[in-house]
Amino acid sequence: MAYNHQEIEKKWQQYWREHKTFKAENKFDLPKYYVLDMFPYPSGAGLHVGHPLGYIASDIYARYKRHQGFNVLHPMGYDAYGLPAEQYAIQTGTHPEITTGKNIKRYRQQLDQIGFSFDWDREVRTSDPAYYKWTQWTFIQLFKSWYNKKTDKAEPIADLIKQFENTGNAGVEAACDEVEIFTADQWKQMDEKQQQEMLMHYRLAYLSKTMVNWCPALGTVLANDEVKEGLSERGGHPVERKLMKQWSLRITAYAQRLLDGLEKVEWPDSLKEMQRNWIGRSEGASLSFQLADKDVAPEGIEVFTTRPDTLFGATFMVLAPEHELVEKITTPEQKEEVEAYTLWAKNRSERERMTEVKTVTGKFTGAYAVNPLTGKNVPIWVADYVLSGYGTGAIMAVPAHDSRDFAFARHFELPIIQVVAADAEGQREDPSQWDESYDAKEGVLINSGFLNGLSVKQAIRAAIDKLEEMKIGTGKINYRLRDAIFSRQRYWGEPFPIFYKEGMPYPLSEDELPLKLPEVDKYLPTETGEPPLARAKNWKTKEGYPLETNTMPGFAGSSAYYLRYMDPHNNKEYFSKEANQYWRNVDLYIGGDEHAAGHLIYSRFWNKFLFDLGLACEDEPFQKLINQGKIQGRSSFVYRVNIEKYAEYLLWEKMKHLENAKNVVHQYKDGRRKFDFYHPDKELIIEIKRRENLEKLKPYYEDYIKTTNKRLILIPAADIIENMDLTIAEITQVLEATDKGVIFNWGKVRDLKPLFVSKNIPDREKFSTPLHVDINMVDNDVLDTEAFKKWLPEFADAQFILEEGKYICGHEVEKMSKSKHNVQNPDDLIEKYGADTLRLYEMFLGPIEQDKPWDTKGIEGVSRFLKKMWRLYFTEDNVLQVTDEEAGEAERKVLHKTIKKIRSDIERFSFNTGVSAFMICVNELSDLKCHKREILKPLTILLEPYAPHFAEELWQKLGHTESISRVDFPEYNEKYLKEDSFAYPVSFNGKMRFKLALPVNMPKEEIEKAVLAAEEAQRWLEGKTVRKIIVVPKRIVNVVVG
RNA sequence: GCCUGAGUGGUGGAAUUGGUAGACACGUUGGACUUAAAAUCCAAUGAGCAUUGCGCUCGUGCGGGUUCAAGUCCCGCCUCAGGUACCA
Repeated sequence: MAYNHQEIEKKWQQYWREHKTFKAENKFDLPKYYVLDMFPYPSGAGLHVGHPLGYIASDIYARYKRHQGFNVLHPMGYDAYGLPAEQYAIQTGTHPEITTGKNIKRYRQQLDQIGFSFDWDREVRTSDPAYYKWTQWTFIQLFKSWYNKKTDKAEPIADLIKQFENTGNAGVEAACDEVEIFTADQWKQMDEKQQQEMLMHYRLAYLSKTMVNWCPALGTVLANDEVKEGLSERGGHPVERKLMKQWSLRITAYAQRLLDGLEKVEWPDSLKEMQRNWIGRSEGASLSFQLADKDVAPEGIEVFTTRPDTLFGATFMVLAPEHELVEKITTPEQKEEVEAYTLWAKNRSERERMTEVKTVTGKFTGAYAVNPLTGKNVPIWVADYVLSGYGTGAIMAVPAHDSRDFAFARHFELPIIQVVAADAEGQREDPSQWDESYDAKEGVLINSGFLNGLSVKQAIRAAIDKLEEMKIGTGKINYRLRDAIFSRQRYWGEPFPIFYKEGMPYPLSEDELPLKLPEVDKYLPTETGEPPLARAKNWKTKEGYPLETNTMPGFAGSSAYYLRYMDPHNNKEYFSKEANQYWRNVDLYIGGDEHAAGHLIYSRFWNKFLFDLGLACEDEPFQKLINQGKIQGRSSFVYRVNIEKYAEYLLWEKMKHLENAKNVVHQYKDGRRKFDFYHPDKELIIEIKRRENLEKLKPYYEDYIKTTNKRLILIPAADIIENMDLTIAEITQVLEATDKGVIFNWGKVRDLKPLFVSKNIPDREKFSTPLHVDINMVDNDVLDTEAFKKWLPEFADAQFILEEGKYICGHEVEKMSKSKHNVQNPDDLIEKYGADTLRLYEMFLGPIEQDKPWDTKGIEGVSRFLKKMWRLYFTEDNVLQVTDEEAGEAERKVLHKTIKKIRSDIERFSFNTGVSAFMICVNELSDLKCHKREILKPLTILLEPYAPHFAEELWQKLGHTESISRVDFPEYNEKYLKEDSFAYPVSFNGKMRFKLALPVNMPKEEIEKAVLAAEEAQRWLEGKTVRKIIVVPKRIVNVVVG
């Protein structure tokens, strides 16, 4: 009995708490380091082993940085608003705050058990009024700001108003909705409401009627990143498009800066790429097509294209079904068809549209536009492959060079003109023979008037120049990114600090914040379909103006929490300037990549806005980011025997064995009827059934037999399984006899207990189905059959077909989930092995950024390692045996090699190899029987980031009275690592044959000689010529012979 | 379809710049200690061949290539995972 983890861990957790060991002071003279985890949503299920993975990694890094003298900010908090608590409230009436509070308590308990070095004094909760006051405050700032493209930043709306008053909006370059030009006088003549409406088109937080993702099941609107494949991310409910008046954030104003910022952060490439795709920048031109009949729509049709070079090949146009011109331009003859089509298209759900990507639909409007370069009339179609939300909702179709346009043209027999050819010869092909479009981004223009002979790149430039000259178009950059829909028709979220006066929204004054979430009688929409907040009594301002009833979405509170941690108790401002100047931004951020298109974009946007306001001093919030991989579950399976199939299988095997099989048809079919066996000579059908089915099916068989001359014997499955020989005898008897009809002996029917077959029993898959079994009853794939019987009442009298006396389970790697019975919660493991072992093991599993399956069986290895390390310090009787004797060369080499390795592994976030290095070190020190302070003291510090309780205890036992947490990290000394000789692997023609120890500083020529002279070399040299010798010092010798 | 990333023993994984493939650990097998079990310790453990010893051959998803030397670099595929999807 040596290392008592339970006692030690409790002791040090208490010490840290009492001494506030990990409190990060705003001590501005020390170098800072900010390590952050993505804060969790506290769900009711608590933590499973996957959650702490990233926290352990960041904790190791944070502790390592403290050892290097950094003032480390390593906070934790809770993303406390969320749908599950609200859904629970709807079902049970329990206030979400109560549920959330309970869950947070459990999370805290679990987190504390693992020994994280969080500064809990800085905890934030997004649902805490003291916190969301600043979420609301930021919203007001967004509301009061507009984006000036000239200065490329957000500016106060008050300044914009001044400009309107002085010069109107003509000179304003803003990221805004489409607005008409007005003069200063016109502005002044507008009434208050008109002015407010105009300003709404400019605000960064604005109210507008837009197409939103409406999820009827959740009763709320969702942002684009909350919708996955047409279903809600939470719950997987269908989502439909709906026009609604909603708050949005003008994140599109920041699209370019969000893209550019990616260049200067150290994030995984895949994540940056995901954000780039999400932002979706494309360069091209916007131009307008005039209608052939100008009177119908004098403004023409504006389109965006990335390929203005192909304009000569634009043979038709397509409008989205929602496009406002559709109704206007459709000719009377086409009206009926087009109306029917647009109605149909608008009512299709997102999901339908997605699953039917390949089907081509559309209608001709009857109208024509004029191709501005060719002057030819091109027909205007309406089709749902053009999206109203992207570009202008209208396109010029170039079927020869765009696959979708091509498919459309083929389907509706529209003309296809090739305008780009592969080579300079301008090779012409006949597009009518093509199977697909030629989507080339390189090539030479043909059939294109003044563009002929130019490369694609040159032609794009030339075409834009021409359009600008003709004043019908201009070069333009378009983004896929949409403004973020910010309203939720939900209770459990931040209330908007907004009230309405004559239908127009106004912000509350800042001294009225926080606007607290009111009590409601039910967490459901009102009878008239208004959000739950409409149920609150007196939900209005002091003056009696009604307050906004929507609440903010989940990402509101998480968008700037990292800033609040810098100064979490400040009730005068978001955070103080000094605190922000000092902590600046997050140096290391660890979390899952599921937030790539959500939180990680929103918070970058939010931060950039605060940067523009002069509040945040860094314009990128997260300097380095690591995505920790997911820990997948390792499910175990038992194989439940299908009694009928099994009996049938046994009987067939027996028949084959008795060589009766050739007389019998297995799985006999007569029309649509199927039978287990048929003996054609004797016209006997053999059917095997379970007890329940015997009764049910007997009349059915009798019916069948009546119409044929066949006989049928019904055999209870249990008979075969329990007494095969008797059954065979019975069948043989019936075969020889001449009984007619259905032969069946009721007297013998018995019940069979549930039966399970071990994994490697031959043909198991033929007669059994896998069933998830709780992984806690399985050890090393062996099922604890007694525990299994107790698991569920229906298995109480289960029986097993074993192999070598054991029941072996199958396994599969899947998502960790309750329903798969493969959830591993950390509490049990901590109880059994301790937090330090759990920490080491989670790191030991594999690279931090990789997904990996959880399997408890390896945990013994790290547990043994800690025990083995303990024995370097203590005797069998737990007496300290550390000596002050001077360490030998070998011991020093082990230590310094380990210091070097551990340092470099932590710095490159390779925590799994770090754990291996500790194991190697302890194995080697054990072999050397090393108990020397000179070695063990630095080793203790080295281990502290990984196994802090263990290290603290050893540190104290070594005679120290202060915590180990801020002791200098050991440095390695090259001089102990120097080797006099190196064992050269000697290869012949690239194959390693033997090793030869040679002095490190031996010159190449001498190494060659020594190798050729070596005894082991002779058999490889025999009868061969040495053609070349490659010597890489301290690496390898390769002899080329031939 | 497009964009990322990954494929190495029975398992998790290591090999950092092209230089001894399989570190470390689990599991398995054998042994020691023990009345017994647990714990601990020792040995073996990629596959195949040969086992009288030396050993030999193959081997990092598949097929080619570059190189004295390829898990690592290049070309072409296959499979899996994640993201995204009429984005003009």
